[in-house]
Parts: sequence; structure tokens; C-alpha cells
Amino acid sequence: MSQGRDRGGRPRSEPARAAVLWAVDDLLAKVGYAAMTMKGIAELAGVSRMTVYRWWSTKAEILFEASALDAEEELTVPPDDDPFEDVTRYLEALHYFLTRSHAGAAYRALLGEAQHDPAVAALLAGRDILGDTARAVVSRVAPDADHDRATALLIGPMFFWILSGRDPARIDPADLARTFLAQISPDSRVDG
Amino acid sequence: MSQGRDRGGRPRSEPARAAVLWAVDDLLAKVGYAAMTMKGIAELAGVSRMTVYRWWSTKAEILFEASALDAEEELTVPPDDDPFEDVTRYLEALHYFLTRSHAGAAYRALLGEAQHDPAVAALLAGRDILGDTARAVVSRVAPDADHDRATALLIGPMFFWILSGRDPARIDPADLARTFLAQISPDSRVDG
Amino acid sequence: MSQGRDRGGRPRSEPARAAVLWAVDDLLAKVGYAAMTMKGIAELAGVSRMTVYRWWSTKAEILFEASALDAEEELTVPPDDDPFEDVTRYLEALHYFLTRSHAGAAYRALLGEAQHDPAVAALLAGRDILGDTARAVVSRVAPDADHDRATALLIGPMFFWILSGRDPARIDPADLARTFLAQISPDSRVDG
Amino acid sequence: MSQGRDRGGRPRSEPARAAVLWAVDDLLAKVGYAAMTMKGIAELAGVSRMTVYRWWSTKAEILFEASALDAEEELTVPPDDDPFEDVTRYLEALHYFLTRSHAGAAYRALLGEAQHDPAVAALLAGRDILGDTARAVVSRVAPDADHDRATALLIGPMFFWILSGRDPARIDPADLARTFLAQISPDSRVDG
DNA sequence: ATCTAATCGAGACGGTACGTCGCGTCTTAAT
DNA sequence: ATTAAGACGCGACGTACCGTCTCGATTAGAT
Repeated sequence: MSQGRDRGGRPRSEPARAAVLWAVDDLLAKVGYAAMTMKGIAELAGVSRMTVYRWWSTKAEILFEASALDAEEELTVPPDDDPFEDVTRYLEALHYFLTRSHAGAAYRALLGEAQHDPAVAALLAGRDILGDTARAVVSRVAPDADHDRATALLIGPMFFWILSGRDPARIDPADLARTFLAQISPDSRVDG
Repeated sequence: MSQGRDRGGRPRSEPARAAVLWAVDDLLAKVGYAAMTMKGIAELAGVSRMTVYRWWSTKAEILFEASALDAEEELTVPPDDDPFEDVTRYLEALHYFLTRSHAGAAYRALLGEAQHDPAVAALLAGRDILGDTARAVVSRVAPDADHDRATALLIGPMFFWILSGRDPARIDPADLARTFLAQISPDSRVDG
Repeated sequence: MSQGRDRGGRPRSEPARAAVLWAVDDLLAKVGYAAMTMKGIAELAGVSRMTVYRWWSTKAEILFEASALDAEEELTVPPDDDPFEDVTRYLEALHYFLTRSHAGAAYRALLGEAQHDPAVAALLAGRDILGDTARAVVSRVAPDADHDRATALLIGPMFFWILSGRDPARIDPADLARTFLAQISPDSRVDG
Repeated sequence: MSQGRDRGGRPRSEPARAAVLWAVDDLLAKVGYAAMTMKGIAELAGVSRMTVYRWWSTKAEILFEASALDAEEELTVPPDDDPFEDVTRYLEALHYFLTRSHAGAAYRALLGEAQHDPAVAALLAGRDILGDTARAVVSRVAPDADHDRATALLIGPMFFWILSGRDPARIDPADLARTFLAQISPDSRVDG
């Protein structure tokens, strides 16, 4: 598939690509998203500015490519026979992702940018990291539920809490998991 | 309040202040938050750039001052004896606010910026519009509940749904209201 | 005339203007016209790049402003009762101008650029330094002659010799002056 | 000459060479010397950029190679028994060359560049097109004169007139020829 | 018929200047 | 003291051309 015709021409430099992705990650942590510039990325990566522009249009695109894989991995929890444990593990992962993770910081920055940049919004819409990972959990613990609605109920409270700048310590994954399960499948109470 | 020590000198121009607030609102709708600049605001307001900088530091500050009052008003719903109606009205107002309202667009832009700009985050933390209005509803329908937790459950799902770029039409305030009330007071089910 | 309305606004910085003109002159001597850049001029002048662009469009414009006055001065010779002396002094000044003068180097660079840049050609056409100074001499030694034709005969040979890269030492102002006068006014021979 | 040591290897592509020379000529007429770039030449010639650089260092070199032959041909006039006719024909050819000829446009551009690029100056010095052709005329009409001085007197006035951007229509080859002959051999006046 | 070696196309790469834009500060004169 | 006007230093923007560098594919003459 990606082995498209490369008839002629110098091949893309993999070191350059890797250096840019690393640089963008490093800069996010060091100076923050706002102070991150295409120029700064190129310089830190030791790469020509033109080379950056050749492959990516905006810093958002680079950051997305640099963090999407990590994000998906961090939010993918192993199945657990106990639904409560399963959901709790996921919400703990989400809590870590949104508050302490490197990839999560990238995601928050991008989601922020998406609120006033349609191009970034489209970028995020193309790969629904939170939705996909949440849906995986929902399929396991409540296969018959409306997946979209369940996703909103699962992610929403913590997402709001953290994105609106509230103290992350004051929200409890286990409590949210219990509440979620009680709602999504009222018959099989966990708090029995 | 602001009648402090202004002995002598030309007083602040109220028309200029109003023109700036109006201009920032107009620009948000016309060109979006990202393309909005201090220069553009000053020019549209017919005011010197210096004058803008004298009273506000950033476009975020101006936008916040221009929209906070409207936002609070739009999210304040009249009490209703029926808790379900009360909550539903609030969620409908929130839905309108986050998707169609002028002030809501400003809020989303600011919240987006807050993800990667501590100054904006501090600005929003100073006046918790969503939290305050939600707490008012919670106090009425579930005075004994944990207000913070209840707020997260009330606002979270819709907040996530819309901020993450999902189709606003596919989320139902009434359904969320019912779910919320069930979660907040499991004994008095509304779905009977 | 140039005291146009400057109602309001910070006045143009004269130090900045002078620094740019000085820098362009310095750079011409040090690195040559080709290697001279707007960026380099601004940096050497200790002035913002924007400030340079605000007042001049091209390096040619700056160079012209920086050298036109000097050029005119260098090519203006005091009248002499003896026509031969008068013309010889002018041709000596022209020789110096085209081969050793600072302002002359600027002129040559601009005239070179004018061969393939209409904007520079127009710039030079606006102030005919060589033509004007030559005409002054012609008016004195041959007031009845066709001034344009006489100018071409006076300046042409030396102009060609030097501009085409020939050895400046092998051309003699006095000889050219004698030939010129013999042609322009055959009645009053100088070689008599 | 170029049949040096080419044991083995693919021979130089003559079509590529011709295409480049043609392209450079075409570009000079279409976009002018300044806007002409190595990249543009290669693309118009349908040739790789590398191929251009392999055989020429600068656009000046290509242009010179592309136009020198034509230039010499255009400036070579057939001998005429009448010196006045001979010189007039040459000056007419020079007038056409400097104002309307393709090759002349190339020469002017190169001479312009030579004023601030030593490499181009050296290039032109290597083949003195104007000097050589003028000397041929001088040898015929005034074999005993100082050839260099005569060349300057012959070419100078028209050269200056046109290169300094004056109206080409206002200079008369026949008049200049008459003047030149009078200067070069004062004893045998043409105006009798 | 193979080998050898310089060519050619394509195009990525590190540089560097371009001219523009917004920033936040400043210096005027006018109110 | 505040205002409008606008110049200023700063620094990033995205583009263009520079000249160099891989690549794989040609293309002859020499073996």
C-alpha cells in the first residue's frame, strides 16, 4: 500500500522525520504548545525549515503524528473479567492520560486548538482516539448499549473535570466507574 | 468603584471601551478566534492600538469581558418544580450555549486556549461560569449530593460530546437529564 | 513642500535613516552589490528589517539615495576660462568617478542593474546625473551645440571604455577633451 | 578538443545541451534576466537541474554561450569601399544590436551583471565581442589609427546613449559615423 | 554479451533571503 | 491623563532559489 511508486528521486530521510517528531514532543514539554513554532521545531530537529514544511503543514499535524500512536497505546487497557475492574482501569488510564501523560498533553493542546481551527478539528476527527478506546471497553462491559451514548457517559465527567481546569485529585475513577456501570446496566448492580 | 484617585487628566473613554468589546465579539463571529488580532480589534473598533493595550493585555481578556455576562445569563434557567424539567431546561440551555450561542463560541475558544496558555486558564478559573450555573441547578434538584461530583455528571457527557467535535444533533438533553437524575439519586428513579 | 501634514504619530527616526544609508554604502564597498541584501543592510544598520522596507522598496533605491548627492558633487567641476581645461577637468572627474569613487561604484552597480530591471532604469532616468553634469560643461564650452549629441560625444568614449571592463589607465582625459572640442567646435581649434 | 579521455560512460546528451541554450534565450525574452533562474531554465528545457549544473556554473555562462555566436554575426558587416558607408553600416548594426536584437539583450544583461560580478566580468573579457567587431571596421577605414582609441570613439557615444536609457530613436548612426571619421582622420574631412 | 562508467531524470536536503504580519513599546501632538 | 497616529525592534510566517546529495535508470564503448 505505502510502497507507492517512488520512481526516481532521493528517498525521504527517515532520520529527518524521526528528528522532527522527537523535537515536537520535546518542545511541547519544554516550552508549551503556544510557544512552539515551525522554526523552533526545525532548528531543534537540526533540519531545514523547508523539510518540515514539505511533509507537514502545521505544528498540529506534526504533534498529532508524534503522539497518536502513544495515545492509543496508553488508553488501551487489557480486558478484565470483572466489569468494574475493567472500567476502573480504563478511567485510571484516562486520568493519567489527561493529567500526566506526554501524549495526553499533546492531545489536550490539539483539542484546544480544534476549538478555533477547523483544520485541527478535521485532523482529530480523522482518528477518534478517546472514542475508539472507550468503545472497546463499552463493547466488553455493555455490548448491548448505545455505544455513542455510553462513551459520552463514560468519558464525559472526567473529561469535563480536567479540561475545565479543576483539581484532578478530586475526581475518583472508581467512583465514576461504579456510577457508569449502574447507569449503563441497571440490572447487574455492582454496588450490590 | 473605579472612582478612585483620578484627580485631573482626561478620563477613560467609555465609547472606546464599548467599541472594543463590540469589535471583539464581531470579529470572533466573522474571522474566528485564531485570526483575531489586537491590531484587527483596534481597527474595527476605530480605536488606537495603544488604547486597547492600556486596558487589556490579551485578546482573551477582552473576549472574556465581552462574553462572561451573556454566558451566565444564557445558562441561568428559571427554577421548575419538576426536577426533570429543571435539569432538562438547563441541559437544553447548555446545548444551545455550546453549539449556537455567540457567548458560547467565545467560551469554547477561551477554554481551548486555556489548554495551552496558563494565563487564559487562570482567567477562566476566576469565574467558573459552567460550574456556577450547574451548581445552582444541582442545589435545587439534589441539595444533599456532592455538588462537584454532580456537576461533572451533569455537564460532562454533553461537554465531551460537543468539545470533541461530535455531531450535536445526536445528543439528547432530556435523555441526559433522566440519566443524571438516576445517577444522582438512585432511590427515586424517574423512569419508574 | 516636504513639511507635509504630520498630524499625530511618531516621527520618522532620522538616526535610523542615516544608519541605513551609511550601511548600504559600507556594504557596497565590503561585499559588493550582488552580495548586498536587505537583511544585511538592516542588520548592519542596527535597524529592524521592517523599518528598511517601510521607506525603501529595494536595495537599488537605498543605494541611489545614498550616493546621488555625492555623485553630483563629484562630477561638478568649477568653470574654467579655458575650454580645454574645463573639459579636461570634467573628464578627469568622470574618470575618477567611474573607477575609484565610492559614489561611482554605486552608479555603475545601479546602471548595471538597470539593464535588466525596469524599476532601476526608471530610478536612474529620474535623475540624470551624468547627463546633467555633462550638459553644464557643454553649455559653457559650446553653448550653441546640440546638447544631447555633445553629451554623448563627451561622455561616451570613456563610459564605454570603463564599463566594458577595459584598463582605465589606457584612456587619457586630455586626449579625449581635445578630440571632443575639435569635433564640437571645429572653428576654434585647441590644438592650433 | 573535448575528445579527451572519455573511455566508457554515457556521452553528454546533445539534445539536453541544445534545449538549455534555447531555454535560456527564451526565458530572457519572456521574463527578463533578473527573473531567470537555474531552476526555471532546467524546467523549461525539460532537463534535470543537476544536468544544468554539471555543465554550467551560472546563468550568465549559459546565456553567454547561447548568444555570443549570434552577437558576433550580427555585428560583422561586409566591407564597403566607401569608409562612411562602412562605418555607418556598422553603427546601424550596433544600434540594432543594442536595442532590438535578441543577442544584444543578452549582451546588455551580461554587461550589466559584470558591473557587480567579477566572474561575469571575466567571462566577457574572454571574448570581446564589441571590441573585436569594431576593430575590424577600424582596420579598414583607418588602419594607421590607434585601434583602442578609435574603438572607444566609434562605439562610445551610442553605447552610452543606449545603456544609460536614453531614447534610441534620437541618435543617428550616419551622423555619428561622420563625426567618427572626422575625429579619426582630421586631415581628410568628410564634410569637406 | 557482458562489463564499466559517466550520464540523465527526479526529487529530498540544508541554507539563506525574501517580503509580510502581528506583537508590544515608543514618541509625537491634540484633546 | 488619555487619545489617535504611526514608527520602531523583534521574530515567525510560508515561499523561492541556491547548490549538493542520493537514488534508479540509461546508454555507449571496451572487454
